[in-house]
Amino acid sequence: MPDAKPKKSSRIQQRNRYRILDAALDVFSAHGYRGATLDQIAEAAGLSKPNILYYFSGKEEIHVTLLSQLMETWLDPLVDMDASGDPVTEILAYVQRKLDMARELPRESRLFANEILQGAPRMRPHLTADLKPLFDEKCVVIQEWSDTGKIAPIDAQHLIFSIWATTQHYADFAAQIDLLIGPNVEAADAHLQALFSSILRK
Amino acid sequence: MPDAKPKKSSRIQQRNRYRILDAALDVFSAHGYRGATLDQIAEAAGLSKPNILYYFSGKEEIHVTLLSQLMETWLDPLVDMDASGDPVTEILAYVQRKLDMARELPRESRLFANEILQGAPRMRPHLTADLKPLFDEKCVVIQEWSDTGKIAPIDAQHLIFSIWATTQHYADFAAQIDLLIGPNVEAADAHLQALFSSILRK
DNA sequence: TCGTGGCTTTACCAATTGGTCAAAAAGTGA
DNA sequence: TCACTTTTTGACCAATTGGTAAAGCCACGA
Repeated sequence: MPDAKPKKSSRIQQRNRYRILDAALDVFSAHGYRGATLDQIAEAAGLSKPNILYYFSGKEEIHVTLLSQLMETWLDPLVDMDASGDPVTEILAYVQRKLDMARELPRESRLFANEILQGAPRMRPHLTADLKPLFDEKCVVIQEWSDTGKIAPIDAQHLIFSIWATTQHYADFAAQIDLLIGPNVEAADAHLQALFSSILRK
Repeated sequence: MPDAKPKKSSRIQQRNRYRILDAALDVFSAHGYRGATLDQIAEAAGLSKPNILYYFSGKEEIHVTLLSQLMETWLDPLVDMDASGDPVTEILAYVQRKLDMARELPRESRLFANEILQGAPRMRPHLTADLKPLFDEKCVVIQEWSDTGKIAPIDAQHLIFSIWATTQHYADFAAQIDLLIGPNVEAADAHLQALFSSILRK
């Protein structure tokens, strides 16, 4: 039995890897990949730089690890959209889940935005493997709802883009929004529900 | 007459400054501020690095110059929204102008997105001085349209955010969109017109 | 108590990067 | 053509940055 040693990583390993990834999420999401330095991550994590390189082989591995983890959580709300549920309810619930996620995980949203902005150099494989199939699948579902008259006629692909754009905007452009209307963004919920509700109803 | 010497910059100065800014727009919008290097900009501009520093005092000045120039063009479509025009027409025309701009100036859109994503460290003064007053002014206009029943009841601030988010999304997330549906995004026009049309009509 | 293996640190390195400087080259007007 | 200014360049520098090496530390089982 080669590769024997299923020995789980020790408690200290788990703790430190978690600390590093949490610190790295702060730094990467705030400054982008190139803008982040191992020293910043090390300081934020409360560890020395060589110590960080004991747990990860390099800066890139930390980044890739974060992106992989992110992809799972990121797709959850879309996965949950149920083809057998009530169309309008399902779509509006999806909008709400995405908005909640942007609010609860703004760092993840910005990490993702940074990566895509730069052309997704490190994430393209994940996108092709995970996001694309799911996107296509849900587009079919929505298009079917549209074709069978259960919602108003609509372009499913661009509808999803609009949902992504409007919800993630509150995390990615928070600096601008905060400057323009301050931190009180509760009205966003009602607004987005109204926006997408209005185009879905026949 | 102090500061005498209004001597316009020579033709060669204008040409080289333009080349540098154009190259820098490529590089900054693709890699972000920290990710861009003077060497990359120099090569893209076809000039040597010291030569670039003959025209600009440093990396930051190039970036700031780009952001200043950007701000003007960026606000134009919103400036053009006419308080005395037909409300629905005006708003839908604004959506279209923003979408056209995202398509024609994707580099500028990404430069802006990068800057805001990082918390607008170099742009906050411009935003406060130029964007905020214009935003507030147009919000009043839209809110008035809403209050007087010329369009459906709506939150003007979040409506503008949704317009920004959906239109700029096609430039900023182009890598993702291209991967999901390819480069054919003509359907975006009709979709966005329908989306915002539906929420504006009573 | 000792040794062993996992964890941490100190000291260091090579490459990259923003930027300088003085001298060469190229214009330019008289 | 010549003096003078503007533009360009090659050589160089200090700071930063990702990463390495090796020695030290520490917990724990025998």
